[in-house]
Order: sequence, then C-alpha cells, then structure tokens
Amino acid sequence: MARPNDEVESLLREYADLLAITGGDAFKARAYERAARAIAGCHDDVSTLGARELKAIPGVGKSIADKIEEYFRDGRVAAFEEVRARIPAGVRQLIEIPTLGPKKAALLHDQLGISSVDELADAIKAERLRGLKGFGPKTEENILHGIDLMRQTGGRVLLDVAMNLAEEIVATLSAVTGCLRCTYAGSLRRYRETIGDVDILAAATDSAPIMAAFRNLDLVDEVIASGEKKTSIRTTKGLQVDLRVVPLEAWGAALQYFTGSQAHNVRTREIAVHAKLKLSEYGLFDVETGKLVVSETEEEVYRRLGLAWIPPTLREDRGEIDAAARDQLPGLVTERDLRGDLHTHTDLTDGVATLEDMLETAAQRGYAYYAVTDHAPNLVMQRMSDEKMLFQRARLRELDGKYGRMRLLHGTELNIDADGDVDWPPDFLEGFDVCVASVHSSFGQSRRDMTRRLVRACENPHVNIIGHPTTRLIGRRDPVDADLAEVFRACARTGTALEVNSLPDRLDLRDEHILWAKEFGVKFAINSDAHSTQNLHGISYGVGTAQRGWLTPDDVINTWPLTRLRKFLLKASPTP
DNA sequence: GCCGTTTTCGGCCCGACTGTTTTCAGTCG
Repeated sequence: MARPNDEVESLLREYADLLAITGGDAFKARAYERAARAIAGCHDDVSTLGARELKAIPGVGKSIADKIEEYFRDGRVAAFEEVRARIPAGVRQLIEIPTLGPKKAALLHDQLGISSVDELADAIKAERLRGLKGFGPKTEENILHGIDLMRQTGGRVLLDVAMNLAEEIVATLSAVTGCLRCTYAGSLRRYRETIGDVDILAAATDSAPIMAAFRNLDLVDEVIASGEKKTSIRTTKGLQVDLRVVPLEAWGAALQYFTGSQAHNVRTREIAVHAKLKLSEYGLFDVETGKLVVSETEEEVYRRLGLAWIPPTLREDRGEIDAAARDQLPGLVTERDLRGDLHTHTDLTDGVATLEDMLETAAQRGYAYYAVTDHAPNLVMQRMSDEKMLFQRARLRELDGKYGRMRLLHGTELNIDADGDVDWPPDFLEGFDVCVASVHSSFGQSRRDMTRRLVRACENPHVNIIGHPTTRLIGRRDPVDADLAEVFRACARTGTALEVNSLPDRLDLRDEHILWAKEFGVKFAINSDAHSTQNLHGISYGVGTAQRGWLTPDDVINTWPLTRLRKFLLKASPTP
C-alpha cells in the first residue's frame, strides 16, 4: 500500500548503486542507501509530504528532499537520468550477482564492454576474463555460481513483492461496479516463498468492466492476452498477472482450481474420477448426467469429495489429502494466535524506527508481550556496547506497563561465532529475558564445524532461539551446510527453539525443514526480525511458512501465555 | 549527501574474509 515510498526507495537505491559503479564518493552512495531504507520504513506516504516533513526523515536532507519533490512533480529526477544515460541498466544488474560488487562491475563494463548478466556468463565461458586484473579462476567460479543462484529463482519474485502487488490489484478491482468478489489465488495464496506469476480471481455476471479496469491499471506494461474469461498482463516490473472472472456460482470451484498446487489438484481430481465425478474450475459435475453437483464454495467441493476443507498453505500434496480424508488435518497456527514477537530491532542498531515507534505499532497489533532484541557487540558495525544495552534495558523497564496489557521483554540477537560461542559472558547474558542467537559470519564452514557450532549454541543455557537457522538469502545465498538432524536433536534436547524468520528474503527455517524439525519435537518461534514498523506486520509471511510446515499453536512458543513462555526461556528442563 | 550534549566541517558502520596478490582490493554483514 505504501507504493510511493517503495518507488522512491527503489529510485534512491538505484542511484546509490550507480554512484558506486561510477566510483564517486562512497559516502555519498551510502547516504542515498540510508535515505532509501529510512523512506521504505517511513509510515507516512512520502508523496504527500512537503520539504520540511521530508527532511525530518532521518538521512534525508535538502538535496534528497528536493529530488523526491522533483520526482513527484516531474515524474523524473534530472540528476538520476544523467547517470542512467551513462551506465546501462544491465551493468547495475551485474552487482546483483553475489560476490560481484560495483568495482568489478565497472571494470567488466569498461574493459570488456559487458553490460548484462548473460554477456558476463558468455564472456566467462569464452575465457575473456583471463588476464583481467583481479579476476582469477576462483572469481570466475564464484560469479558463475552466483549467476546460477540468481537463475534458480528465475523470473520469480519474493512473497512480499507479489503480495503487495496482488493486494493493490484486488483493492482496485473490488471497487469496480459489478464485482461481486475478488481475491488472489495461486502460489501466493499458498504462501510459497517465491512467486512466478500472480493469479487473481473475480466473480461477476458481466466480466467486461473488470477486465477493462484490469487492463487500464497504471502498473500494466503490456497486455499479453485479453478475453472474456481471462486477461493476462505484464507489469512494468516484469511480473505476469492473470485475471480470471467467473460467475459467482462457480466461485468455490474456481478458487480451488486456481489455488493449486498442480500436484494437489491432480490428486483431488483423481478422487473425483473414482467417485464418477469431474472437477474443473466451473464445478464438480456428475460424469454420467453431466449435472453440476457443487461449485459455490471450496468447503462444499472438498466435502463432496469426502475431504475436510484444506487450508491453502497445505495444498502441496504432502499428505494433506489423506489427512483431510481422515479428518486429521492439523489445527494450523494463525496470525491471531501469536501473542508476541520475540525478534525485533530498533534504531539503536540497524533498525530504522525508534523503540517507542516499534512498541506503539506492536501494541496496536494486540500483542500480550514483545521482545526488543537489538544486535550484540560482535557484529562490529552495529557498535553495540554494554552501556547502550543496559541503557536500553532501563528505558524498556520504564516503559513496561505503558502500552496497555503488552509486557516488554528485553533481549538481544547474539552472534554465534565460528566456534559456537556468543558475544557476552554468562553473567551479562543472565540479565536478558530472551536471547536469539544467529550466524552472521563464516558461512562457508565445513558441515562438521557448522553442525558443532550450531549445537554448541543450543547448549548455551542462555540461548533461547536460533535465529534464521540456515542463514540463506533467497536467490542470493545458499543455506549453510550443517547436519540439520543433529541440530534439531540438540534443540529438542536443550529446550532451544528454532526461529521461523518472517523476512521475505529469508523465510528461514523454510517449510520442509520445519516439517522435518517438528518430528524431533522441536519448538519454534515465529518472529518478524522487524527492522521497521512495517516489518512487524510482515510476520504474516512467517505464519504462512509455519503453516506450510504444518505447525499448530502448541508448536510455537510465542503463541503461549507469558507464564508458559517464561518457563521455557529459563531452559531449566527440556521442552515441556 | 547527511549531520551535530565536542561540530556548519570533517567525519561518516568497521572488521573479517576471500581471492589475488607479494601487500592489497573488493565484498559483505
């Protein structure tokens, strides 16, 4: 919904990248990045702000405020256009490749005229990089691996990008006269971690006005196909969106059909066939008579197939159909079940919002408790100190009780070092209500070392939650190599929870690993890892991921009442 | 380009890691 802010954010980021590539003042590039982050995390719509309000945003001064105003006035910023004209867009894409930064990208462009990822891949294969200063065989290998990682996600986008787009489209189409219902379906409704294209479903007697509104959306770059029942467009950012309009009577069947997954649909249609029925997007039909049996709601469709209604996040053919047939589907954890958030940051470290702003937003979410867990000193760039941490704790204790019923917990996000040790000695750790511990360095350790490292962290009596356990970044960094079964066993044994991190580029643990860990009796914490107030709402992505891992409220420690949670945090005895 | 309980100038997140180098540049968190 904060689209103008997102536009400005991406514009400022682009300019920062281009400055870095042109090799100008590194601090200037960093200033633009900082401003971009602050604007993304700003809750006001920047397109409505005047110069004075813009400059009140930390990191935004006169120059950037002017450029933002210029952008909303003219639709462009002259200074940005000038740099864009010099650096092809493809060169900027090069720095998206992990291990390839602005300096190397500039060199590749200047020396070899390379201006796209494809050209770079070709150049490496043609051995054109040989002899280029600073490029050896290992660098070539790293770049190729990086390109490979990028291509694995292909044209897919992260969950939040697709969700924001879909919600905007659904809101617009829902307002069209004659639109009886509208929602998103497909992999987005299933909360898959990346989305290839967005599926929107609407119900109406006359589809024409909805189709027209869809084709005329500002974000449409190209109409790929347009008919009475279906229209496909490509957005200006290259994402394909399909809209299907169905009669209201077919809503349930269509929603079931377009939510998928393919494997799930194949199974459900097989069940239909065995019952002499036919399931399509228009309904469930009797094969012999051709008559419609049911179609109005998903519940009816599933029921008629002898199945309980299956939550979309389970529809991956991972046993949900058998469970539904036996009426043994898990009571999945929902966002409403969450009583608190146990991993959040403030501007004391790398968050962009103040402690008070974060608490205010958290309280509005109706939480019963909330932990502030800023970074610990070993992540040197965060410049944490004992004094700062203790000062924050004192402030937090002061504020406790001032946000309705929400109780405040003081925590930290520790760094698990290469040996499995963490930042502070036991007597200092003792003072925290909750400690998250995460890997932030030495990602490339051997399987044996990494396993030992994580297990040692679990064995630390003060470590309550392993943060983003595999440390992957979707499309950017592989998960660490560890014997996860060994880690899960250690978690269960020591009463250490595994995090389901909700940041859309992490979603870590991921669905399959959650399912697996659950078998060991591990408990989980669904956390936002929020660095801004908006991020706090992004916990929905973690909930979706947890659902895909079949988690129930009992599996998730931050659905528990505070007294039960506190007992768990003491690590006095193994998992209750 | 931003910012100021030392400041309107001179700092700015700083250290580890990697690969390419024989002393360092680039990238990352």
